Amino acid sequence: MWGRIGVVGNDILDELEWRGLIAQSTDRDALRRELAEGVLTLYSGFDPTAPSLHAGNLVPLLALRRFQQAGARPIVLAGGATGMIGDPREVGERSMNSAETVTNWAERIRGQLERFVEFDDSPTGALIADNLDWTGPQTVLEFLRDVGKHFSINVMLSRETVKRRLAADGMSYTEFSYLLLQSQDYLHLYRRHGCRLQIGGSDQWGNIVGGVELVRRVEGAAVHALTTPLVTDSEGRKFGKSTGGGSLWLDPELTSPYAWYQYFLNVSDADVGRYLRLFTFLSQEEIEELEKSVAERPHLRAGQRRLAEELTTLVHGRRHTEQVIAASGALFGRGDLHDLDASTLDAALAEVPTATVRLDERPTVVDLLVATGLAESRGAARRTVGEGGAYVNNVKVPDEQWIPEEADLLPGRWLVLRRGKRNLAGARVVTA
RNA sequence: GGCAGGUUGCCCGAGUGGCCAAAGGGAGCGGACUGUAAAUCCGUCGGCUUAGCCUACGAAGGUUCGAAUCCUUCACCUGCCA
Repeated sequence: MWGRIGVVGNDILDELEWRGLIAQSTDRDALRRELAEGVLTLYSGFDPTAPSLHAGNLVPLLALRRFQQAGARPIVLAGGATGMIGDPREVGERSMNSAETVTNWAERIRGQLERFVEFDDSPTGALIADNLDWTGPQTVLEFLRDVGKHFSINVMLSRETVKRRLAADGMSYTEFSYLLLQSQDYLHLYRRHGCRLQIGGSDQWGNIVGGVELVRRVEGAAVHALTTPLVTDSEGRKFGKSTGGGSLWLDPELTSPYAWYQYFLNVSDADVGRYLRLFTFLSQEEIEELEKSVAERPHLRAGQRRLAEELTTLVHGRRHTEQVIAASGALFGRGDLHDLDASTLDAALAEVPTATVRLDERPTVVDLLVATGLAESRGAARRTVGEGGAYVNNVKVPDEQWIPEEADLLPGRWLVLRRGKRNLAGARVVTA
């Protein structure tokens, strides 16, 4: 994948364009010229608002990588400071997280950020930073005099988000100040590293332009802004929100590689082409080929398979991907699971949630669903059984009193639990 | 500081003393159809040891046989006035 580093800097904007990765940008021609002139330094920031990045964060993050491959130098920024404040949302004040929480999350996110760009000694070697490093030591007076003075309240009040919030439930001074913090990051990175481009999700446009303005006022330099579109599915829903209500996290503890793979395998036909462009490094020809396949032979779902495979490899690595694909194949077919051997089952079930149960405690299907986490509560488990959505070893179990027997155990003393079409778990049966 | 309005389940939003675990919508979940797709239709959607019990309508008290609904205090939000 790293073989195409030779791409001429000039082409990167066209590349991003056809992939649908450019939502907005400042003077495109000027940016193009600067990219051609030499190694451009750019950055994107990621706030620790959760213990892990999610799939949506991947778009700007991978864009950094695309820039790097095209001969630019990326800076990945963890928002240890901005994460303490919270970017104003469309509606409702954020509840602040404790400093310890933010620090902990920033640490974890930093580890994830490091995996998507290359750190080396070359001119395009990536840098990693945390804005707490320069914001933390700053005094209030310094901040107000050096940064605040350059911002006009009039302009800030006219921002869409601010207007909306003021019209609805109001906004705290804390959140109102967020723009200044992020803007100062850009100024800092410009001064320290000569950073001339900031990218981010399109919801960040206002914040990014704030930084552009600040650099212009203070340093008299014209730096750039470019945003990637917020990914939504064909229904306009926010992307990555359909894994049992939760987000699609990069952290395998929060979203298992299996669940991650399954999510992308299930992307609708209407979205798969767009996602391939946004999330993979496949060439235009390869993607068009896959789109053609989806259009002509949709039941093969070649696009979805490739998308899921690419993304799982990118985030979880080759090995996990192979295991996840094998697990999907072994468990998903409606074939008789008794035919699988113990090692295949062991490997496959390693990819899904598991629990250990004892046969002598006579657990019912309901107990098994709860124990494996397939159901959130006994009530939910009963409902699932009642709705005909509970399966043991690929056989529907319509009775909530059902209890497994010795003969039901698969090789390796496993029971394969399933809720609905695609939520799988393993129960390992032990004897006392 | 004063006055007025507001705070309901994951989200939006009805509900002004019993018929309220709380209308309706959305999201989610399950089923049918199909291709582990979309659309559509059906069902479901606080918890439990489920003919019952527990928790819940910003928080804490109170009135009442009985409160999301009335009263008091507190917190927060919005608007107007100072």
